[in-house]
Amino acid sequence: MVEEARGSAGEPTLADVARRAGVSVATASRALSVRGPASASARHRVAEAARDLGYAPNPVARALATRSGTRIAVAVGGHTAHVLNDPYAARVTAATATTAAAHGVGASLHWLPLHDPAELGRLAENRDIGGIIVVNPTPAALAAVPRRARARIASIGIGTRDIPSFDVDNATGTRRVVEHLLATGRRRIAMITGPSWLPCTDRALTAYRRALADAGAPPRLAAGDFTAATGESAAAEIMTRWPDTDAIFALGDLSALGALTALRRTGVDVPGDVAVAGFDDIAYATLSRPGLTTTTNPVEAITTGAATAVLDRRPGPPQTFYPSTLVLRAST
Amino acid sequence: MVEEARGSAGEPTLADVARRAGVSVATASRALSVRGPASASARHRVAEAARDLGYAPNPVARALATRSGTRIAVAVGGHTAHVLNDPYAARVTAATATTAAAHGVGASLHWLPLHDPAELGRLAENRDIGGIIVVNPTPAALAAVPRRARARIASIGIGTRDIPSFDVDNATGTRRVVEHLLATGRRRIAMITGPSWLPCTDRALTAYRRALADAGAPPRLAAGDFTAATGESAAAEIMTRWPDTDAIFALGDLSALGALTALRRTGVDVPGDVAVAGFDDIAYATLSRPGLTTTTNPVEAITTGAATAVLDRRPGPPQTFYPSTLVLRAST
DNA sequence: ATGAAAGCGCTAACAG
DNA sequence: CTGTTAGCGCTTTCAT
Repeated sequence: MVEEARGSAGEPTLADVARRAGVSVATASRALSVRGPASASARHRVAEAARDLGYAPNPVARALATRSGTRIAVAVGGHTAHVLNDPYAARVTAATATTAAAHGVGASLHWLPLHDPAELGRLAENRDIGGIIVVNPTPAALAAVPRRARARIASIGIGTRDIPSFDVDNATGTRRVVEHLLATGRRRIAMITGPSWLPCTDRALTAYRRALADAGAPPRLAAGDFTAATGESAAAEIMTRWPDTDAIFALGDLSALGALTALRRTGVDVPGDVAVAGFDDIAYATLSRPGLTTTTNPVEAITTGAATAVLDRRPGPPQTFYPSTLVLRAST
Repeated sequence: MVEEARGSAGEPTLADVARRAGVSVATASRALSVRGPASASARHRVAEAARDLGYAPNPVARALATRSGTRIAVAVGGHTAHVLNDPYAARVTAATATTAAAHGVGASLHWLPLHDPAELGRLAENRDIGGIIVVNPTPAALAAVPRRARARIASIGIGTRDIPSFDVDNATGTRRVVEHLLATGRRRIAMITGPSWLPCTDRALTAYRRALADAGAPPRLAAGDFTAATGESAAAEIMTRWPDTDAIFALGDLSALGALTALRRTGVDVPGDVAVAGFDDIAYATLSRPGLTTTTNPVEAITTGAATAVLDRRPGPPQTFYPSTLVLRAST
């Protein structure tokens, strides 16, 4: 049974804890925050009093006193504000909001216009923002962040020396997909890329080029932007330009599904004539006909890592890559 | 060019504005918040000073002073914590986080265990939570919220007298789908329902029953839970139990897509033998073969409405229904 | 190691 | 209508 410490209603405050422990609020504060100096006995009594009272620190008061901000901003790069409705951005936001909840803070979602790199810097200056998770940033946007604000940012995408990056290991993921295609006898393997402005897709592109070079096959590239629509047109373009193509790898499942649509329309059999593989393993990859071979993108784990790093302010490695797992289905 | 008001760095505070306008901070506060009493001239000078200084109120300080909380919690009902990774919950969270950003606050995401209805009440008591958007609540959960906390809650799903509800008009949506099926000659129309514990699906169920009764046709029901897997098994069950079924309407596109899979596997032609329709108009509805006839669910608009109501504390109607639009594709 | 006191920036009584 | 005075709950110098 939780005892009431104050005459009136309301949650117990640090003052209640201090009173019950027989110390000052200052000591109670220091004892509770592991950092400050405090005697073992004080620590013990304060901890006990806090437990008895069911005390939970007020994040708002703490944020005001430390100017640490009370929310973590998710900033998503893109050409239009439409990125705010993007399923990928939604997954990142939900995972951030879950991690944030455990820290007593919230998450807010912002569009980072590609044409205005300074916007990220402005967000970083905001007093009530405690940290930022930037999704799909450009080098220009990262460069616009003032030095002193960089400690509070983590990137899902490319990073810098002082802005840590958390991302799927799309190089290895891509390599495994291409190797799987090669192992199943494909040799004329085309790739539908991601948006050209998105630097973190370069790693996948390089991996594709290298894997093909190792096998002595020339690259066949068509530009995509992760959407089904461009996947469709890119696949059509590929089959026109290189009619003997026997496999298409799309960076992004939606584009791969678009490619599937284009191939079906022109009477190309999948996987008989052409194998198709994607990237991300979205829910629909298992529902399409044929089921889509793809490689996973652990977005929730990546986001949790980035959010935790920002919230705990703990310095970590400049780059953290999360493994991507190949998922074989009927399309290859 | 923005002038610096303080000697040191840092954003301008209300004190800076007051000083520049030649009034006290109290007056400045009242002038800025439209509510309090203030003379027109004071209002004007304060507004001007604020503009000159580029002043933006500090939401954290305001939240501390008014105990209004600094984040809005999205609480999603479900059997397991897995709901935190649900695409629907993610959309709601992202839309909430977008609306919250405009108010200088954040959003946090929480699981509301079905077996512990009191959890919603606990969330509502939380000091640093300014408002709650509860998704898919049960009557028991809503009943567990203390009276005084109800003004800060909006529901996406069922509501109560004092907890406003924002939801898609699934009754009209369902009726339109069934009427469309009837109009295209279907008479033996089955329905795959949502989870039985989810009360807001009752409206759709009733609409289905009524539309069928009006046409003199008996209902054919199979239980689903919005997933593709149960859609698949429910469709199989339907075709076994009522082999002459000529249409299946699933409450939820994923279930409809699952039904599509089940029918294809057993050699049933869609839409030749059986028409299939869903609900929600998710992205995959346009990607499947055949494309899925469905009716829209404007989740972002609904969420924005709910979030705005909570953040502005403005009393509104107990129920707000958002229209659902029929989208015809090849599956019917 | 500890306590007293001064804020963090804003709002809300309470007089005038 | 306006200024003065207290807080909101916590952190953080600065003495002791």
